[in-house]
Amino acid sequence: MDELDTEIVRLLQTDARQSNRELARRLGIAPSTCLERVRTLTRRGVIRGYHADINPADLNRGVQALVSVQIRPLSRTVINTVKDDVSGMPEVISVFVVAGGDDLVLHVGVPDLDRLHAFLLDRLSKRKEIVGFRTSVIFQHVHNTALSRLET
Amino acid sequence: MDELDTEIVRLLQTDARQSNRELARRLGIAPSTCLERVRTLTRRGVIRGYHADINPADLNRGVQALVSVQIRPLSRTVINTVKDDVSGMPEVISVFVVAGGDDLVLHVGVPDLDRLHAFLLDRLSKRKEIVGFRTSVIFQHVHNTALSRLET
DNA sequence: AATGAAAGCCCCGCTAC
DNA sequence: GTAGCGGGGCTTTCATT
Repeated sequence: MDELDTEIVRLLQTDARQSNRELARRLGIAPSTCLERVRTLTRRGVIRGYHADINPADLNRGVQALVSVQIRPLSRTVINTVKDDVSGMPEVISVFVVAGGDDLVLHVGVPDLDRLHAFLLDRLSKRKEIVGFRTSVIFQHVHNTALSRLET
Repeated sequence: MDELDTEIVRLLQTDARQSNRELARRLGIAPSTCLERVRTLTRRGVIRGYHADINPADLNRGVQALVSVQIRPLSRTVINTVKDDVSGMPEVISVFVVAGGDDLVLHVGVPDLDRLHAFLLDRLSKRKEIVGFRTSVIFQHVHNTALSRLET
């Protein structure tokens, strides 16, 4: 990861669909060099994939929330089971396994508040390992789509 | 947003860099039709962009946390000011504006725990409007990168 | 590790249906 | 929405440095 690699990933974070030629032009290097760099970054696992950013409203996820979940008993297997279970639910956008007062934090997206209520009561409450949760409805979500590499 | 559009956005969420030809082949439609669909989806704001997914460790963000923040006074302008301020900090990956016991939830990523501590004390605590926060260190983060469209 | 040339493929506007 | 065509641009490989 030299400075050229850092710049490549920054540009690809901003626009993943720009052509290799365009990318090379912006970096001031030959397209073949650029292509080789990108392939190496992909092979090393630095670049994990390329994803379209879709407006949540158009996926019927106009209502989103963060749900902090408490789990008991607190064992590795129980946490993993619950995590795998909830991460497979269609309403769940992402799952954080955390330390602190909570054990999991779920980012969920649904069409309306009724569906949020139904998700909490019919899906989460059904699991005996989930002994409590707290829901924070999301008004806004701003995402940094061009993360810089921090100095160590 | 008919079923073809839904399938297009699903495929582009999974791999944003596949060619229009490849996309059309998978959908069983003509490339020209596919290109026109993608352009319309982009123009309508359904497709908001394309982003490379970079391994956080390679951006020196091996330590991540969710920070729940309380703000006072609770006015629109104060919340917006704090939100804009923190979303510009390099450590901040995303910011949720929420309802409930908390006012903001920050997803932050830093190289190590010392830097997390420094972020909390030197950056957050300096703001008088931030009257309290609670930090949950993240052990794992699983993301759903192919969100389906929910039925209404 | 980087380059430039060359072959092949893809994009995309155009046309007609 | 589909199909075919063609110019121009892009991708990718490879010999060379």
